[in-house]
Amino acid sequence: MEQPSAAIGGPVSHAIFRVARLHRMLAGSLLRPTGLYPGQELLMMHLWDHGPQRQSQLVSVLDSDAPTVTRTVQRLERAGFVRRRPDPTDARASLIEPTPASRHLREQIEQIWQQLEQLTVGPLDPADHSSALGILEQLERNLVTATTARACDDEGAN
Amino acid sequence: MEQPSAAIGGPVSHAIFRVARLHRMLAGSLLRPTGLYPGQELLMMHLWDHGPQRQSQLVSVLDSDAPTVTRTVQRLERAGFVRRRPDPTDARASLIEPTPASRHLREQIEQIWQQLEQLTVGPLDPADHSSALGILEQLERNLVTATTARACDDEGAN
DNA sequence: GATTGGTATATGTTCGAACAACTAAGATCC
DNA sequence: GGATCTTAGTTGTTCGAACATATACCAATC
Repeated sequence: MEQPSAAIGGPVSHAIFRVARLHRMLAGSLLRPTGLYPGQELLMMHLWDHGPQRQSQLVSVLDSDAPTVTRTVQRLERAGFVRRRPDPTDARASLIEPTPASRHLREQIEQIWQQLEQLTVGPLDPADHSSALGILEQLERNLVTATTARACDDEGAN
Repeated sequence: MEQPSAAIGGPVSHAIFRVARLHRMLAGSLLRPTGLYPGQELLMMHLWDHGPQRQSQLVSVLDSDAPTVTRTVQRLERAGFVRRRPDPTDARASLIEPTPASRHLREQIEQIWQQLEQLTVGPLDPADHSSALGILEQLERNLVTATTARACDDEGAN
């Protein structure tokens, strides 16, 4: 495959794109036997760690948006991994909790995360490993800055 | 936001996930004024660079899959950026070409890519910049290795 | 020259992600 | 106590991505 011009215009952007795609594919493929789709495991893990949650809490913790969480919860509910209970203190809200049946999943998920991490990091020596993490965190900070800057611009424009 | 246990189980994986999400969001937000959605610009850019293409060629170049390209082309066609012409040498295939009207997009896209790259890389000095690229390429190699290894496993299992 | 295999593209489905619009329930203030 | 604002969730839509199938068409073999 020849060098696409995307790589010329933005080598880092293009690399992020490809790494993310491969990583998501690999995660999906590792997760497949459990019946979960990528993204659902984050929600489950948070429920296991922190107990019953409101959807709004899940939205802020997962840094997702309300419609996505609504449907993810619906799918997990249909799959039997999650259950809803009315919030006694607020009739608008419901509490999402993992079902007893889902306990079995937890160790699978943890093992998959370990495996995914190891496959991703591969044969990197510890120095490269920590510099990889540092670079990614720097990129994240840059992107957060850029995103919030754009959000403010938009506000000003409106 | 407290540290989610995803970060404990797989810090690099989790960082990739977040960086990719922010990057995709930023790309989408930059692309919005043009009417394109993230992904479509890669296809257009390839058409501009290499002229009329079969979908199958686009599939291999973009490293995507056939159904995705089919629908992306359909949407770009509906939006008026792309046009199909029967391949004179093979009645099964059609050639996808950018419309004259789309020429106007090209410089916008190139500018957006530059902007995206700059926002992503941010204030990194050249040394960090090239090490970032190196790290991402290493991660990509690891993921490709892991993915193809798993593909072979699956074949063996079937 | 009809069957078989491979290629080109399309469709239907499932997901996650983002946006807009909506309902319902709480909270506040006059 | 009634109008208004906010918050919690839902639904509908559009998109990209991946998977399984289906429908053409070409090509080579028997």
